Amino acid sequence: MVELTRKQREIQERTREILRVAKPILLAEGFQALTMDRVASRMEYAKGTIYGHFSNKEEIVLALALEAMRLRQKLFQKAASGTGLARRRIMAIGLASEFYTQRCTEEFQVEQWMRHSNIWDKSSSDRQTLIRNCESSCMQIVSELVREGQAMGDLPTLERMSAEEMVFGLWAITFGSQILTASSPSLSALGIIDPIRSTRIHCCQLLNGFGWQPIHSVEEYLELVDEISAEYLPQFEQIQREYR
Amino acid sequence: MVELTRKQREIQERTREILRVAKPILLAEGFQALTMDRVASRMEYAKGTIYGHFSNKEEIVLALALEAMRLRQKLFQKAASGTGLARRRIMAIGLASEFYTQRCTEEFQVEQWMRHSNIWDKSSSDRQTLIRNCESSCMQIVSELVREGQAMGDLPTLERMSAEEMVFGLWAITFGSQILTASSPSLSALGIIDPIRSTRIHCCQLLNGFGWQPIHSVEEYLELVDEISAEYLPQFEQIQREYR
DNA sequence: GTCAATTATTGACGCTCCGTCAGAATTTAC
DNA sequence: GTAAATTCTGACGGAGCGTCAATAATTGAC
Repeated sequence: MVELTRKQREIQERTREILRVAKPILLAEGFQALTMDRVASRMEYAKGTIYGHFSNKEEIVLALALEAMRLRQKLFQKAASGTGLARRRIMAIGLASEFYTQRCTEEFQVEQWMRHSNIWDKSSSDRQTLIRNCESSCMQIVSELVREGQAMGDLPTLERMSAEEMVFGLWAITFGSQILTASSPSLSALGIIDPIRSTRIHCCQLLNGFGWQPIHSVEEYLELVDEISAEYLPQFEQIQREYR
Repeated sequence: MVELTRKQREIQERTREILRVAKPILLAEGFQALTMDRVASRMEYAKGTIYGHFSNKEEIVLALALEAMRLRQKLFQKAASGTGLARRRIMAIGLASEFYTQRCTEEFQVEQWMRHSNIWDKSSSDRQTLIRNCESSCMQIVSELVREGQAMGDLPTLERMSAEEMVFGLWAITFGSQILTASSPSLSALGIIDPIRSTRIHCCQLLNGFGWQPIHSVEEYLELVDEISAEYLPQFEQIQREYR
């Protein structure tokens, strides 16, 4: 387990190399342009060799997606481990998510490919499980903060409303906004000039709605977000650099 | 334009027939199972004939999606044209959206396929435009209600927050929840027992957050939603029947 | 009713990509 | 040095796409 022969290390390195080659093809030309023949010829290996690493091209996408989600997870962890009350840190997670979508565009895009049922369904369940675990781990980071808020008495425990259900709301609104922003090119033509600002406001209203103290007016909230953003941005950028 | 020869009518009818044949394949076995050869042989026509109607299989999916979205649009229109204040009717639209996802499962699923960039990008821009128009028309229905609420004085006009941006929030949360519900099979394992109820609550909190009078407590809101649901359900079902 | 022009239909064909596997090449173990 | 084990190769069969020359059906003028 610990010790690997030179050959084994070479093979492991090649797995990474395949991903390095595949990623730009996927991002620049889409999934259908990502062919095994093409990857093989770019790597100067035969197709069969590539199949030794990934049993189909969908697996490559999921492998890329897992890498991407690990980055997301790290950003979330950093945000959750910051200073201040739980509500402040949950706002930081919102910013982490924003950062991921805005500044880790490629990783965000890879995640989108992963969600395509075509691709998802053709992958091995092992890889699917890895991704699910990573996703639920991201969610748990947020749920923990919600529970912390409840424990501290800042957030009233609503009856018939679990921590997870609150997270679901935040998750849905962030996720929904991001997908809509990414997939509707003419959002500004529809009257939505600054979707990021809108999303921030909507999250604020959700948190206020839960009764999470201290309640902020939208204006206060937006200012506070900017402040928190200034605090975390360098850290997020650091994580992004380490990842590359 | 108005008068069609018998032949032209036959051809038009065949277009519909192709969609009738393609739909169950797409829904039951996915996009990759939807092959032109298969459609052709099921219809007992040659492949070339099918290509006379749709220049690739992606176009078939978009045609199906347009039909689906027209149904959604009708549901929205029905909800918007109901009785009561704008806020009540906007809640009805939420229910229309819920109905669409829950009870028009097939149409909802077709819409999901349409969003796959693989499929979207290979379709003609004409068809893309038709769909975009339908989508923005759905959105405008909601924006109108928001503006009505503002005009009536029930909904304060927040500065730097347009009607469309509010709609964006509602849209994002509904859309996000629905996608998450549809794509995360183990939502209940994550602690989200009743995503529909959660989504309703989140919408309530968003509306309250905007300051839309009358403000409802979550409990009141949920009761009211049930009441509105009872009123609209038969009408929605009627529309669904007419569509089939 | 005939026949030429027009329009519609056909399915074989060329192409691309997938995933496999028998055999060649290389590495390892002794 | 060599035999066994491992790794690598690329030709191959199969599936599906989209085309287009050939064939069939329809139309309408006489």
